[in-house]
Amino acid sequence: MKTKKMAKVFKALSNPNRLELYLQIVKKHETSYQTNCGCLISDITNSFNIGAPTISHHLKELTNAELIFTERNGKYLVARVNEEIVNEVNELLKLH
Amino acid sequence: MKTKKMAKVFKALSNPNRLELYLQIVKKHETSYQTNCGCLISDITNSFNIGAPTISHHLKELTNAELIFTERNGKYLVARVNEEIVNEVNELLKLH
DNA sequence: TCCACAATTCGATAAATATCGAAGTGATGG
DNA sequence: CCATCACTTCGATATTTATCGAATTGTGGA
Repeated sequence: MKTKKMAKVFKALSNPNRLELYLQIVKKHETSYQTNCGCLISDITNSFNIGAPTISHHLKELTNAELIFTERNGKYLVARVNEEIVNEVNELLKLH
Repeated sequence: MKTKKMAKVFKALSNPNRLELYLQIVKKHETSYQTNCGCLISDITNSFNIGAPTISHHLKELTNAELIFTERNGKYLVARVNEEIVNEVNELLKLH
């Protein structure tokens, strides 16, 4: 049961562009920790050389794997990391 | 550069059967830590309801992602976890 | 009200992948 | 040697997926 969910998380991170996207979201998430303002997707989109539809698709995959939450803020989209599931992944991969 | 390598690792873990296979190898790896005897694949194969060719394919993927090493021991195949790369993955996913 | 911008949806396509059965390889034990 | 066992290779297939361009939706500003 859990394995399937975790496999989905790994699949979400298995595409280089999507992984990079996720890492950017984490980075912004961390730098904006104080303000809790999350991460503007449009900022990120411009730094990737893939089209907006593809970004949108990748975000949906990350959301679907519950790695991130997204929220609309007027014109913009804001992404936040789901820390809980990331911790679960770390737990699964930890070697004892 | 590194992102690509890590994406490959995640891809290796993105299939439920393959993830389960990896986790079994880790488990055996840990229980046999003292003897350093690694993990016999044939033991695992029997507990999966997928064919041997598929197992073989999955092992190649795990090896290709450098998550495991395999080694022939006479008739049998032995698998070991590559702790180094697993630690790298954990480092990448760690939230600060 | 209309325009520009952010993002999504849609439809298409080329590439990758999981899985299978059949056949092949290579070691072990009789 | 020969049969068996563990595993691999091959060829095929159905499914998934990354990506694109075009069209669409929705928001805020002029």
